[in-house]
Amino acid sequence: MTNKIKKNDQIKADIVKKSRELFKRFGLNKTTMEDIAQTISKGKSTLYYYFTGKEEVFYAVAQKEISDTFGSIMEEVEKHNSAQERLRAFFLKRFDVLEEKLNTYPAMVREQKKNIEIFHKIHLEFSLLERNLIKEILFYGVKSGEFKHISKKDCDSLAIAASTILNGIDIYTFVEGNVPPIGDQLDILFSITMRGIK
Amino acid sequence: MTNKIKKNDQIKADIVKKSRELFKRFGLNKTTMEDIAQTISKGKSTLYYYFTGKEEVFYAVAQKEISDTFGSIMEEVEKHNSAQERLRAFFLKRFDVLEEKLNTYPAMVREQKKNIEIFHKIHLEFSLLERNLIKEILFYGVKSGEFKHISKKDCDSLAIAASTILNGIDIYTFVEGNVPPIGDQLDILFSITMRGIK
DNA sequence: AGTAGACCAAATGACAGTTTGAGTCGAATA
DNA sequence: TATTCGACTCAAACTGTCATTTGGTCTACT
Repeated sequence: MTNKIKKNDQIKADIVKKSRELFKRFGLNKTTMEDIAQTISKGKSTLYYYFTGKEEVFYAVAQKEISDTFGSIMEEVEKHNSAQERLRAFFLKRFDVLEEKLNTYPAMVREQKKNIEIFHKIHLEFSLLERNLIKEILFYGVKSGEFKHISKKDCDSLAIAASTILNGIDIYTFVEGNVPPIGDQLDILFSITMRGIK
Repeated sequence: MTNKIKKNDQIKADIVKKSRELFKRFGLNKTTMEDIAQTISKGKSTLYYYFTGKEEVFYAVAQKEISDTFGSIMEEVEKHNSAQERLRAFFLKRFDVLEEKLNTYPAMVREQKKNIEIFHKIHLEFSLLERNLIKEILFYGVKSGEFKHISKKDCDSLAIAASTILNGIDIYTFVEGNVPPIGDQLDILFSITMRGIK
């Protein structure tokens, strides 16, 4: 039983892994189910045994991408103890990751106009995770007495504001094809915000 | 002499005015030079006596739109005396205006993907004006001693950061077709920033 | 349970013919 | 000389058609 489930999951994971490579290289539209089937050395219809369709394969890949990415951000955040340093680490890593994704999926960026809805849905998922993380960090800072000038209630609003701004920056990045030149200003912006909430 | 120049300018202004109406209704692509010519009751080729082409007509319209819009923002800003209140007025008005434009030019929003380059160029012009205004307000606050925690040098970086963020929000707005739900958070965000720089 | 090959409908791409619309030019007007 | 216009050009956009591709289904084999 568990063996079979494991094998099933393994094949699924393999499909996801191989698909991810294809998506990186050729983007969503130009990667066909046939292509995917070939790289896993199976028939095309086999794919439909494991996934309901191309979109589900893509979602699976995206899910993995989201959890990997979010994981790497979390990892970076958890290296630090104070809320301030956590927040700082978050923003720095966040911008790094954005640039990295831009370079990893050039084909996707090019066709982003074609599949806006899908990208949206994916992005929204990430956005919610992120918003929650920001809220948690702020909350942690309030509880520990580190952030004296904001209340627990504010954390929510602030997290929404921050994630919305990041959202805008993400869209900017994918439309323009490059990360906005805000990196240099990040430090001063951050120190001002810190003085505002500490 | 002056008479002729005046008449010339008057006709140009008329073309711009009528074109603006057409652009509002039908967008850039679906408004033809023939359409414009008809509304000013002249032949199509007459338009080419006053403008080098459709794009120049559009730029003229956009210029007027920029100066009107920026003017209305300035007007709002100058109602207040302190740098803090000016900055606040700027952001509030800025979001108002964004939503207003979104509703005034629905056809443009729909075709925005088709003419990204042009919209870009226009937006960039506005962006520079805006960035300068922000810088001026900050500068004014530093000089008057109102903003104690930032230096003159910082004003530039901060203005860049702010206008980049607004930029992201603009693109978000036009891609999504609605102003991001950040309005409610604007107050708290603003008060934090204020505490950070005052 | 897992795989494959034949099959279908819908999307995609290529192509030819047609229309539209931006921009030019020389002549007419005043 | 300053404006205006009708007639023209030509490239891009649109239309309709046909062949190909491709996502997805079905049946049967092991």
